[in-house]
Amino acid sequence: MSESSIKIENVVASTKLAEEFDLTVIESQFEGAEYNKQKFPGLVYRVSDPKAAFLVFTSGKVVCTGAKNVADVHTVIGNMARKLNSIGIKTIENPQITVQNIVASADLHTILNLNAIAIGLGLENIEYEPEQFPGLVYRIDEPKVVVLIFSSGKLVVTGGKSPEDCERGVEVVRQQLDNMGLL
Amino acid sequence: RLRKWQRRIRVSNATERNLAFALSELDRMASALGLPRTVRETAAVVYRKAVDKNLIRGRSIEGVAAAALYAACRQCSVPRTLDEIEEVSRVSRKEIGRTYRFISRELALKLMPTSPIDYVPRFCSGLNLKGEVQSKSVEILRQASEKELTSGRGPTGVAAAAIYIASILCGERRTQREVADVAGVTEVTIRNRYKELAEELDIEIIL
DNA sequence: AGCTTACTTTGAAAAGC
DNA sequence: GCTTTAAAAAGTAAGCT
Repeated sequence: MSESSIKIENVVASTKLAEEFDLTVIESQFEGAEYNKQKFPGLVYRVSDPKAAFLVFTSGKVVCTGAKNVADVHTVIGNMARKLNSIGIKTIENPQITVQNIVASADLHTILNLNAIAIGLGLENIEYEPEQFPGLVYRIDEPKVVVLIFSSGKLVVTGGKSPEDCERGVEVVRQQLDNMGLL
Repeated sequence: RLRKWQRRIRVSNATERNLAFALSELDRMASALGLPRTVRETAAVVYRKAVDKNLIRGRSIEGVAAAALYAACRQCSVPRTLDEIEEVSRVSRKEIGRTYRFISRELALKLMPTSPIDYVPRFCSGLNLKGEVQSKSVEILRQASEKELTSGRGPTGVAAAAIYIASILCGERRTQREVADVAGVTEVTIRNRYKELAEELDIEIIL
């Protein structure tokens, strides 16, 4: 049963660390922080222990992206809060962290015929334009995820809020392809 | 009352004026691409259906017209790439592609992805290659499809590679550069595709 | 002919144009 | 709709040696 493993590639989460932030102050105190209000309203800050990138807004809200798993999201946000405290900025104690999206990859270990899959899943349920992109786009309602299917058998699952959503998405695809005899 | 009638007339005028503009746009683009009358008519039908379903709301007439033409070319099996449509329209490729997806879904066009085979006649005539080479190209593409060498690859690139190989096998050799230019792909793409086709289909190319 | 860099697609949040 | 972030998939493209 180990072949059903998925690899989480990116986790996006949002939270609120304060009622408001003076991004100019943070930009001057945080090494490498980028802030161009006319370009984008958020301050960009990258960290490396667990690798991640932050988008910090004047409203006190924060977006964390690039983490490799959900636990890392909590770790880096906690580190971020301490970093803010260290330069004299107060932060909310137990911030509510919401995972907004998870990107994962998987492998069915079989060469796939995307034209056959397009017909099998129904042309009205998929998008496949090899002139534009090599992957077939399949949107699933339950779990609500989007799966990119490649001729190599590799998959990308995105849109899920939990690792389970991604795993179930892969299983739905595997089972539907298997039922159609396309595996 | 009278006012209501004036309003209807005004709306009617605007609607007719917009339709006339859209049809002239379709004609202009189709002419620039040298498309036959049947394709223009098909595009006009697609455009009218889009109007009847109010799909123009929030979209530009030019964008829907370009998307309708792109769809019509595919329905008629004489595909043009989004890049080719973009060249004769004044809308971006991104906008044309987005609008195409929208009307394709709303009008339930159910179009299969473009087949490399549909590009063969046009590319071959652009290279002055005869029917024999076209037949050979199609034969190669059928085998390629059976051996799963076309999934996920750009239809124009695969078609170009098949034509390149066929031209050599038929003693009417065209260079990678010549084929690349008519197909709108790079020589690198032709090289990658033809190496894969030659190897997997056991075709020996003597240069 | 390679190698490197980069763009295509998918998803979601943030604040503002 | 756009702007910005991150990351994977595979194909195609462009620049440089």
